[in-house]
Amino acid sequence: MTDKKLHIINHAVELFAEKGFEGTSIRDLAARAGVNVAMVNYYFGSKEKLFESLVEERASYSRGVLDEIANNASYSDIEKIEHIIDAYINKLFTNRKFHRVLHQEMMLSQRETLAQAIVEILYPNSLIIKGVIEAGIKKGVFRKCDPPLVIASIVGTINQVLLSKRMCIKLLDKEADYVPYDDPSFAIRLSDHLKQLMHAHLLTKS
Amino acid sequence: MTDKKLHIINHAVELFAEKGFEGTSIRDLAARAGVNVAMVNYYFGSKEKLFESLVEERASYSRGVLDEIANNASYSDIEKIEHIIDAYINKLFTNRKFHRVLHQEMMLSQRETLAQAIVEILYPNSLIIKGVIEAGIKKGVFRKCDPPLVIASIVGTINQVLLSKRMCIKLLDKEADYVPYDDPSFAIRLSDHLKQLMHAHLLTKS
DNA sequence: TTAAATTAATTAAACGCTTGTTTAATATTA
DNA sequence: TAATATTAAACAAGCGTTTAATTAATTTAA
Repeated sequence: MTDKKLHIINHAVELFAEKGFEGTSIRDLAARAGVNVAMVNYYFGSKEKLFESLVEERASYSRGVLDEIANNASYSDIEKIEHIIDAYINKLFTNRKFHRVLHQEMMLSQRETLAQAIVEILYPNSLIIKGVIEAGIKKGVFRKCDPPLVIASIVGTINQVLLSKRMCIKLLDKEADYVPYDDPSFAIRLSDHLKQLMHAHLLTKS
Repeated sequence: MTDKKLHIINHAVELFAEKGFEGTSIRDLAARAGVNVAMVNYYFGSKEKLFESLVEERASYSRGVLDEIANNASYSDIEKIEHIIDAYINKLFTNRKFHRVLHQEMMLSQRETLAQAIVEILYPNSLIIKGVIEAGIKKGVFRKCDPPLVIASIVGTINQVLLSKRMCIKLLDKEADYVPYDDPSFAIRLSDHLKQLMHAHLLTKS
């Protein structure tokens, strides 16, 4: 991927996150990126292919970290969950604009194949968490719970505060100019909450 | 609100949920609703005002039920939480297309005043839940937790399985033609999960 | 090393099409 | 008869995309 293509993609992520795919015009994007309107089609072929390139280029942001945690034998099962929570929060906060774009697209029923591709990007993360939970249940360390819905709770909680800044601020009772995603203490607060939630829900009383 | 306006709004909700606001053209909508393209502007003035009318008309779907539960003296605090979970699942499942439209709009940074209005629609629900949780903490019935994030977990879990059918199916490991929202047993499963989650998280060990 | 030849990058302008909206004529209802 | 509802057609503006001309960069050859 050339520098120029990356430059366009980086601005595209921002605009798509703000206005959505249909809501962003190529002229908007070209202006924001400081390039001629024709450059998008010159480099990517079409607006839709630009979007696909964007997803492809950024998709790799997810690999590796969760896997390492899940396979680290020195961690107990609950420690794995805790580290996964931290890694996931960190990952989503860092890539929150791209994450927003993925969710917008996943919610819609247009461009079916692309929506399917996005699910395939996000699903492996769920699968890793699922594996850890099921292993814990099997050993009797975790209570008998509903692994897919436990994942929904972890991911859903993060998404709930990540996807709508406005709602997040209102919920936390903060002033309008507060940016929760720039505040490290908020990430810690979220992490603490999720860890306590999972401790209480997963661990068998002993 | 006349029958004709409601007829148009009902079809608009469906299309907006599928394709988003920008992705839906008035010609699409007119065709789906079986009316002339000019009727939308005749009745609503503009596409954007149609959207506002839609939000206004459907916004009332949320009032009342949660309030009644929160104020019902015959319920214990944890019972209130349980009933709120059921009421909320029922409400969101029943109005899931409208709920999807709200979330799409809330994620974007266009039409700021409308996005703000949507937050004001959804926030009262959170406020009611918050009140119940804080009351429970004060009495010592509930553990000291983080009420705003507890709400994020409840609402976020439901949204996670509600807003992307594709992801939900993948997570549950179901076949592609499965429609979780038409399956009463799934609503029960989700309810059970959330109740167990909140039991474990909120209740003090005694 | 320099000049020509070739390829790549960039531009402003235009293309055809779709968009939301309006108009002016017609049909329906009160 | 007067107000309301409905229609097909047209409107200007914006859309994604293409074109053809120009500039910049790179390669080739002497």
